[in-house]
Amino acid sequence: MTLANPNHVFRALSDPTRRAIFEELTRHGEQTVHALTRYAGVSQPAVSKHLTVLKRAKLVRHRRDGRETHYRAQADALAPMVDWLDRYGAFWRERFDKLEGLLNRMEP
Amino acid sequence: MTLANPNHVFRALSDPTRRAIFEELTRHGEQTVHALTRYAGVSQPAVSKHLTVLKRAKLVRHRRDGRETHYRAQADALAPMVDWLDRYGAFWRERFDKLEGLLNRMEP
DNA sequence: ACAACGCATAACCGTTTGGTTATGGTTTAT
DNA sequence: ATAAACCATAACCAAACGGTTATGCGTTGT
Repeated sequence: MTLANPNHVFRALSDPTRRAIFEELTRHGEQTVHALTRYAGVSQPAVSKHLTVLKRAKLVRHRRDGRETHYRAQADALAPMVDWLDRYGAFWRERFDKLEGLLNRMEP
Repeated sequence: MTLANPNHVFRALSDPTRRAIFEELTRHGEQTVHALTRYAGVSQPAVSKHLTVLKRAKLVRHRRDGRETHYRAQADALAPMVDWLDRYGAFWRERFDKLEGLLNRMEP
């Protein structure tokens, strides 16, 4: 899996509508643009553009099926953000390091 | 500690210059606006404005000392972002839950 | 065949953003 | 006392953003 530009990931998730779309896809799985439009509360073209931004960040993948396009969340594309938090979120890093140490000792 | 609006946190960290400032403060501790300006590669007013945005997200705190203002990173303000990742980063949550389970069993 | 649907793209628009230079207020140094 | 330093704010600007309506192309239903 090719890592997306961290910039794209942070940028994509800075918009609440885009986060809502990603959250919806995470909670309820693959959905069409039509379904997402009903959910998002903005026009269909707006949703399409948001999906383009999420695509650039590799946060969603799509699958064409006839006239429909199904989108699904690609959670592991969050890796750059997790990495960043791991490096710069001190309290978090501490907590995580402790846990990771444990895991490594138990699953070598 | 009052939690900042998640929107403000995501928004603040969506800009690479702002992330760089926050990273610098995390790595090398408290610094004046002057020092940050030399580091950031943009004008001093630009840095001041970035610091205002970071302040709004509670990601930095400041301390006046004569004519200088010292800023420092406030890493626990990243909590809303960590929470979000915990909820919507599936692979991550899974990994973390496993680790947390271990920790709880070992440190009750 | 043809009407309707699903989606992406184009064209457009007001607002926000990230940058600049200019200015002014407070504090320090000479 | 005066000059210089530090910082925030104001004023300004081009570009990016998030939204809209209009359009067009492929697909499906009748």
